[in-house]
Amino acid sequence: MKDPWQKAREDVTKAVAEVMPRLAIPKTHLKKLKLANHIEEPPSYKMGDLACSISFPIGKIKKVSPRKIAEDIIDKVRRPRSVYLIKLAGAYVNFFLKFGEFAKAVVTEAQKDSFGKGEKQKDKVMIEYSQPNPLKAFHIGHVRNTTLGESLSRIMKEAGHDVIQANLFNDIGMHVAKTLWCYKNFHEGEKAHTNVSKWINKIYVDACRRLEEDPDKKEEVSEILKHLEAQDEEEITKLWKQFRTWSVDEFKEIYKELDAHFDEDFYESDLKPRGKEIIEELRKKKLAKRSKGATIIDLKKEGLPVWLLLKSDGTALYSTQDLALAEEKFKKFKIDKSVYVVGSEQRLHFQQLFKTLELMGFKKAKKCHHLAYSLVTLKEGKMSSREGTAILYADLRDEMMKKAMSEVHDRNPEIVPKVQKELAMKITIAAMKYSMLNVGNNKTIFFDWDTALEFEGDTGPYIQYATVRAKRIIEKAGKKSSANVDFKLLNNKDSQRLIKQISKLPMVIRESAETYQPHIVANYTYALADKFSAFYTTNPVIEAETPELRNARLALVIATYKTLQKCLYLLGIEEPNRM
RNA sequence: ACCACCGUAGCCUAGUUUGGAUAAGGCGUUUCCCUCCUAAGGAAAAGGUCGAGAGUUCAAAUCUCUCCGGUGGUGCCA
Repeated sequence: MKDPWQKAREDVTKAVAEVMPRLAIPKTHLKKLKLANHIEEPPSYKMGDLACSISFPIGKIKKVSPRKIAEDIIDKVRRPRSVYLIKLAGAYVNFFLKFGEFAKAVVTEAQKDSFGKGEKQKDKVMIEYSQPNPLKAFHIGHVRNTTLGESLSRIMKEAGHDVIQANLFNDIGMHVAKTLWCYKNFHEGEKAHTNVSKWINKIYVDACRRLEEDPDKKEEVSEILKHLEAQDEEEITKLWKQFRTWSVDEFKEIYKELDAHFDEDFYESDLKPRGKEIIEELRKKKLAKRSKGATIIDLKKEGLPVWLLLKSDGTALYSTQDLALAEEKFKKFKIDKSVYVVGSEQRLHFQQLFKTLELMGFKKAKKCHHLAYSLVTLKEGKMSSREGTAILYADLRDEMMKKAMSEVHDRNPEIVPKVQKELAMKITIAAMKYSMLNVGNNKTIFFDWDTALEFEGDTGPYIQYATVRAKRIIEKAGKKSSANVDFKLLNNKDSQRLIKQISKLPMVIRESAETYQPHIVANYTYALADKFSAFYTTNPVIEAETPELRNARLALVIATYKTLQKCLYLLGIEEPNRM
């Protein structure tokens, strides 16, 4: 009974399945008819709760009109106990659920904490996400990644998986060398005034500009990188550590604001030595080889282009660390599955990585999954941190906070500024995260300020608002227990649509986790908030016409509130006390 | 050149994995609704060659092929 919607589907499917043998369908065809796929939801609630379209293919096979088959099914079908009416509509067989019973099951289940929880899975999954570059700024692309990874982690846990949340700091590499080079030569002694990463980012942008103008200087940068990797120059190492600390500390502040949590932090600089060893082993096994001074692995036989493992000066690349990281993940943490939340521009990189792991004889290579998502781009085109055109998280947050603060101030002038600010922050983060979560992973998000500052309609604050309204109704109604609820009273359109929406949560969590698509939960949540908004405007709770009606509606509001709370949690969005 | 992803109302998006009934929302536009649990809300109207064409099918936004447009990637960036 944990999943009333699933149960209703199963009841109907079973009833139709029982009729099938009596329809004299040739056995060879019978197998091809996937009955479960023909049990669907009708386009309008007026047509029923579930529909069966199996008459079409059967009609085709038997060369009889589908209408005739549907009549036949209706004639022979045994009505499940959960259904009160079976109706013919064209060639469809439509089922109407006994709504009082369905409502009782849904509202009762939805009030439990276990509602939506999947069965405990045995597998251990590591989800790696965020992966910011210390010494570069945290921009809105990182926000999309972090939001996606955090939400996916929560959804997969809810679906029953054992999840380890992991982050990888790309704390070494060309971008770091460039920044340190530029600092040493042109900015020595300067300090950040307020925002450290913004200041560091400026130096990085300056470095890129200078190197563009004077490409000969790249030699100097390359030298710094070599020393960084070898850690053989105290002064450089010290400077690097200082910058890294500044940067990482600030990222951790951002994670607090974004409510993102990691069980494990990996650092590229720790992984590189082992990565180089692995590459050396690959060379000995003749899998990898030298080419034009660099070290490569030729994947042409596997249908993939050559993959570069080490640069000709011997310094490392992403590939170097990713080989070591895969080994570390599976061996040290004994995981069964590894999900990499990384931008879709790295699709080829991960194909090459997984294929190489396979060639190395790494048994769990097939258990690696690259969860690709598209970029956040500007109208003018791709953001570039090199050119300094990226929209930084801190700037976006500040701008949204201004708007949120003025709204909060207008609506809640009586509360103290400190609380106003906390509230505005919750709304800001909700709006930001939701806008990253309600679109499919493969969809490019075109960032524009007007949309970002929108708090109405299909947005995070709208969902928060509906949640707060539900909470307030419950508070004002007092803690009356809702025992002996007459669920048949919840018989109007808005109540029924709300109940049906609630009932789908377990299915939504399953699908979202299976396909790594948090936007399924996001869209579900919006629809839930939307149906609740319609419900509460037409169904007064506290001022209900009778105590029985009040009792029934209150139970539904409690169930809705619980469900909304759970959804907000799954999206990584906080619930405000008021709005 | 090759590979991948995207193309659904003026703008943005869901629906495509698993083909089914009148293509679903948001923003914007035009109307209404605050003596009644918070108007970040609700009700309604207008707005569509689902990029184009062909094919498969009883049935195509959904599957197949071709083409067009956009984005990203294709050995020393990350």
